[in-house]
Amino acid sequence: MKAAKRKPGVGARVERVEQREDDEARFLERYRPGVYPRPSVTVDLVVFTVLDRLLHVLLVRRSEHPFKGRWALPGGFVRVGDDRGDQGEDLDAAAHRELLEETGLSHTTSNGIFLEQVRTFGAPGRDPRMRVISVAYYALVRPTLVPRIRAGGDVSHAEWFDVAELVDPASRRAGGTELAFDHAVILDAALAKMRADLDRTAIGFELVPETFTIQELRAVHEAIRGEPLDPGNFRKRFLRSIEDGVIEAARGKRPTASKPASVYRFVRPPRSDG
Amino acid sequence: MKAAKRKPGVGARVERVEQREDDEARFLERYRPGVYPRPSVTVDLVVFTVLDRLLHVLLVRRSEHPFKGRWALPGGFVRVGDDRGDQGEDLDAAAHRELLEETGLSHTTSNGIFLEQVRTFGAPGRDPRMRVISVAYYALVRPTLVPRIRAGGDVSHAEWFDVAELVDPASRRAGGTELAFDHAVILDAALAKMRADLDRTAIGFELVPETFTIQELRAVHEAIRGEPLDPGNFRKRFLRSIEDGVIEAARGKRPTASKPASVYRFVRPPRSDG
DNA sequence: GCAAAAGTGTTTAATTTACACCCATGC
DNA sequence: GCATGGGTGTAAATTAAACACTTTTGC
Repeated sequence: MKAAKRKPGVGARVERVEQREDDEARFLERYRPGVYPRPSVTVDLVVFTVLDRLLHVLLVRRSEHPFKGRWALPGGFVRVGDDRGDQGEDLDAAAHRELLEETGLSHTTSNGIFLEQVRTFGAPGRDPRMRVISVAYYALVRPTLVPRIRAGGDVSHAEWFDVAELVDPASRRAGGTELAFDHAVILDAALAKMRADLDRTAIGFELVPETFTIQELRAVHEAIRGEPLDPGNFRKRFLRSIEDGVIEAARGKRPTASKPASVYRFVRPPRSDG
Repeated sequence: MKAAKRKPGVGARVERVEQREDDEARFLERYRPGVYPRPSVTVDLVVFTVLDRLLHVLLVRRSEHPFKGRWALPGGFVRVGDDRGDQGEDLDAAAHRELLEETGLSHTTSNGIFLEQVRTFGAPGRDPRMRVISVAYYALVRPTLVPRIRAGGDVSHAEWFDVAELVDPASRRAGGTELAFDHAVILDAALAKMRADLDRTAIGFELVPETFTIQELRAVHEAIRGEPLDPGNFRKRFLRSIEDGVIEAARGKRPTASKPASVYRFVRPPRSDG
């Protein structure tokens, strides 16, 4: 902070601000948090990927009560700290950490994974043990990383599930995959938000390798929307985004069952932080 | 629950489920929550209305440290209960309650007010006293209710602010309305979400009287988007939604400076609960 | 050569945008 | 009468949808 030369008006203003800050510092010094009950806060992750041209979600089998044996979304408690001094970790950081812990991915790898907040769920009784408020995120994991995912920590098993099957109420019951807690609701909300984000933002590129062909990108869009798209029209819409500087042609060709396809690269936006 | 006739397969299944539920009941009986630190959780409200054809937001002046004297979003703690037995109130309910407490509106009135969750903010240090995680909502208040709003509770004053001025960084500093905490960020997020919702959902009708003219509805859209709209085109887009059953013609005419205008009514959707 | 998918082009419909103009009313 | 805003119509521009066709490769 610059020490302002004391012009009369400005000086008065500065003194007032210093006064206020002094007051506040004294207040905080003496402040002791009350003993009102507080909720536990968790992050729950809806981790998506595309396998076999179908949208999949990562679930973990619960090894403990409640809902022991049921499939659930990975997640865990937000680190909070002790109020004074360190206040703990940010929500986004908690989501990243949980992703890392539950998938076994390395820190640098999991930090490159796209994460977006969905909504916060806090109905009383959603966890029978105690009041738990859960901030839901969805994550997009490139299929190339999937083989490196192993369930870690306190979950006995993690598995990818076809989202279409999981969301269909009939096969949900038949397959015995009724999710724990209110996780079916959270999954629905995450799916809706992700689909809405698909044609507003650039999230499609998060599910495709570093360089990709148009048809690979189209396969991702088809998996997310759950319906086929016209190859020609998709290509045109896509090529427009070259002019917008969103993507650029990359070197090389990708061999296919027929004619080799051109590959492209997503141009990461210059990190404006928002 | 129906007592199933005991076919062999089903019987085995039922026994297994009963076993699981017994286990879980015993587990919950014995369960004691750990002593890990928990955050405080609040709801913050971004209450919008349209006054003088301009979008306004309700702010309260803080009467206590921290940020004493600064303007802030109304809000308060979520009631949590004691874990066992009553777990407290839902997040939406907390938002409604705070709206009621901070505006002095009646219970029935404030229950008719549109509320939508924006996002949850939980960066460490956003409240210097302790770790506070805040679930942000935006609310839409019909201008007809505005005169009945009085600041209640522990705030010394509440006031409507022109959003355009408030968001503009220059006039924000000049006017001395730098908001407390991270409330400027929350306001921005709420504004963005509300604008996005405007042409996806029917929120426009929430800021207009029970019956309204097309131009009144257009004024609301113009206030939210911050730019004028073509009257003819807006009318056509609007009239299409009559065929969709979203609105219907109401009785009577509204006198204007010139030709009296037809009035319409928003047909509330049949409450599908979501 | 043939299948298969890449890549291009064309036609039509639907939607958006801009703007001209008539009409009923208060003053 | 005439200013004002309600209400209607039309033409151009843009975007979306449907689909035919040509090209290049592997086998």
